[in-house]
Amino acid sequence: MARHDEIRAEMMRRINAGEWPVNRDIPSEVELGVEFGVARGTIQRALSSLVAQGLIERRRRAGSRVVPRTAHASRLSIPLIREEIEDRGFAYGYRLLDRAVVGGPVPHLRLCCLHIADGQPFQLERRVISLTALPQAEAQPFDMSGPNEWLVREVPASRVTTRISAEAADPDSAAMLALPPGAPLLVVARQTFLADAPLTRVRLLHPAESYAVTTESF
Amino acid sequence: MARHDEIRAEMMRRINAGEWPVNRDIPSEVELGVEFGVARGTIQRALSSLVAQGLIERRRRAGSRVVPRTAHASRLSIPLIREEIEDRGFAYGYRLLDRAVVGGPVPHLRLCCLHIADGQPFQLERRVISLTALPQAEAQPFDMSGPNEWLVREVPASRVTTRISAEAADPDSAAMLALPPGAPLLVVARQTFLADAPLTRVRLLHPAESYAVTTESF
DNA sequence: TAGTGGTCTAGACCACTCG
DNA sequence: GAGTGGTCTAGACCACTAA
Repeated sequence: MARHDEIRAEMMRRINAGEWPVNRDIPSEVELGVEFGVARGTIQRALSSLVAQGLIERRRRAGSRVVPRTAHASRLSIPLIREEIEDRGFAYGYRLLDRAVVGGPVPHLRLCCLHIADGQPFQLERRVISLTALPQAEAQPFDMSGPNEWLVREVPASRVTTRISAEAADPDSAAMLALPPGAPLLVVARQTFLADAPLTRVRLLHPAESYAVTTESF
Repeated sequence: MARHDEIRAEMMRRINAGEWPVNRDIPSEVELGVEFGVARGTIQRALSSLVAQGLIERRRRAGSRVVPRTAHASRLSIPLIREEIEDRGFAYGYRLLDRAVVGGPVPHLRLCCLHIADGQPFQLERRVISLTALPQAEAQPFDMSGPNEWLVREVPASRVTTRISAEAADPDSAAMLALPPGAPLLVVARQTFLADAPLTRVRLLHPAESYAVTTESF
């Protein structure tokens, strides 16, 4: 364990124990350096990671303060569906249900795919790929494997937005997922951009009982 | 903009543009330091933040590699419900529906609260608070404001796990949320620990159409 | 204006692991 | 054994802002 990690741990202990109360100034970098017997850079590193965790705020000249614990931020990771299924020990299956090129002013490729775990529908993927940004997508059949794997391999992305919500299954989607209409779905909607140009937009629909997004902090 | 930020931006550009292909070694810190005309520490700092973003992996002696874009990690933040509602321009309301102390080997406080936006049920909060870890919770009525605000003010946490899922509303919850039974709900389940001791566990139930969790990366 | 944090440097030592 | 990343230091300069 690095020294700055030990120092950060001790700082977190002080915050949690109330020795560094909320909204009160904590000692300056120089003072902390003397106390812990390390260079200022090491203190800076420990404090920076506390800032990244959202535990403290720092302003030049004004000093550092413990932030009230309003929101809590944590890391969210959504893996590839094939790995997700195989990690659970299920056999992965894939079917392309629909593929259409839509012309007009903003031509795009519309796909509807089903990802299957041990024969059970696991995820319905409704995707739109911009043919302006990714004309090479039109040449891909996507009949044997999902567009996600191709996109990951082929296309870099600079920005991704994700929205997680619940919905009642519309009759169409319900049929594809072998669920009764109105069944609850967990929906992950994602948009991907490269330098502000939209690349692809996808809605991933999961039967409620089979999927959840988890995250852990600190 | 700091030099290490510029360098990190340039590195991200190279990764996205494919100039640093996936699974190939990228130049060493020393080489990059020469190229960018900065000290090794500055390169180290830029590369470290790429590691934190999950874009590259580094191993001593083995060098640094661009990680295949399988999963994508981003920051998830779940705000306080009162702010969530007021940010949308709604009037916030609160009602305590149930409060019970449960004895036994692991005594705890069980709460059921309703958070209201403009008169409409917005979130049903089902919470359990450990009276072993937080005996002072028993003295709190929680009749005027939710336990979340008290916990945030009073109690530090060291670890938080979150699980987001969809569910069909059970008859009990449906009634409290003024929904038909079986209606789709977005459920955020959170557990909070202090040094591995469980503090509180909560299930936040939202009508599907009124709530979603969003996140943005990079 | 003085004190604080933000950054960068040049150098050093260590831990790891590949050949 | 040698080359890589991980860490720490002592010092420096700058940007910001409260007094």
